[in-house]
Amino acid sequence: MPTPFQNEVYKAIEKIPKGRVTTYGAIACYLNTNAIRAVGTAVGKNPYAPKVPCHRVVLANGSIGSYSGEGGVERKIELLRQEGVAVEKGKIIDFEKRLFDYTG
DNA sequence: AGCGTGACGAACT
DNA sequence: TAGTTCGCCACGC
Repeated sequence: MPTPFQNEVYKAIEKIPKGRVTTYGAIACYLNTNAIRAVGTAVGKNPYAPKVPCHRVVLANGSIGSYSGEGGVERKIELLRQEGVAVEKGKIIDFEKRLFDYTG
């Protein structure tokens, strides 16, 4: 059973549209908290693997970051490409355009 | 109740 | 431009 904080994080991730990505910082901002590290920790535990598209969460600079799932970072890139997100050298192409900032 | 750790971020050198 | 350092909050021991 995850903590309430973790549930908030997972719910925020579920809001990410297909073909888009977001950052840990954006999630923290959306949850109105400065716990960026805590968000990363919560996402890393991700008990709702297929339910929560945690692969759509990347670093603030457009880098892939990491992935605890099967295949690790390589798998994360594969999933993003399957949704139409171009990835090269471990970074998102047109990151600013792909970024979902919970602005609307 | 205190300490260390973590799928990060920004600043500094 | 690249590598390093400190800070942030939540969680487990």
